[in-house]
Amino acid sequence: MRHSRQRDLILDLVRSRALNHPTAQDVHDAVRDHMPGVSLGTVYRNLHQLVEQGEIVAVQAEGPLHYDWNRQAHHHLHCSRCGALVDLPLELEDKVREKARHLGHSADIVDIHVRGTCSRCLNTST
Amino acid sequence: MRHSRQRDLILDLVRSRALNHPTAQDVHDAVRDHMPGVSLGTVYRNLHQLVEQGEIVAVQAEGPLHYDWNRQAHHHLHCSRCGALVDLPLELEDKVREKARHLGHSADIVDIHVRGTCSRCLNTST
DNA sequence: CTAATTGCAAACGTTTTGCAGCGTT
DNA sequence: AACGCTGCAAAACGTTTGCAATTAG
Repeated sequence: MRHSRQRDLILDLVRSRALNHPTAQDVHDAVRDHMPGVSLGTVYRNLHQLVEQGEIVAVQAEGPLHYDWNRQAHHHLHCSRCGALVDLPLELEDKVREKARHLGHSADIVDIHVRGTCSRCLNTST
Repeated sequence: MRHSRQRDLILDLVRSRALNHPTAQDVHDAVRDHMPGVSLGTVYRNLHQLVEQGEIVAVQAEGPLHYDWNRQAHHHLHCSRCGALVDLPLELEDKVREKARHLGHSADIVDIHVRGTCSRCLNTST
């Protein structure tokens, strides 16, 4: 894998605090602020590549994929009120893996997805 | 909600043992064996409706949505070898909900998704 | 009768891909 | 020089939708 200004920028942006679990579209928008010519195709290509290299992680919710700089974070709360994706440090992977093994399966990736309301929304509404 | 031959058939098929976590496409193929004229759009419309009525459940994996007659089953193992979706009775929802509450969130739906190898594949390979 | 449901086909949102040329090594 | 990467545009994919005709209550 060679270097490219585009990919470096994309990785920086996904890793930045500014973007919270961005979609490819979000990344594209942010990228264009710094390098106007970058195409959406390039963003998709590079996000995919960075996931393959293990530099970032793809997170599935309803709708488009989201990307996460945190390679450990596989658990998320998807807020029904504001739509945000919030990291969820659950530490239940071992329990899931163990139960899966008991059922005769072998577990590689454990991914817990919660639909609900995030703390921010719960607080601002009351 | 009125009755229609098409919807009744679709519900029967999703509930049948013959189809295992079928996608809309799978359901369409099966439907056409009994009623050749049914359109894919009708299958999508009815699956969506049946989910809204709580008759069946939609399951997200990579790729297209899958449908499950089992309204409780929110946990699945997605086999990397054969691609099958296998129900996973984990009974960890309460633990997840509790942890989410500790973090200040409120959890509605808990959905655990495991990537791995199913027991069937583990046994047939050895 | 009326309103839900259908088949069809077109459109949608997201993602992938083929290609000729450009950039990095 | 070699080959990976780019922008562009077209296509793939899963899904939804508008419409006029049909069907169930």
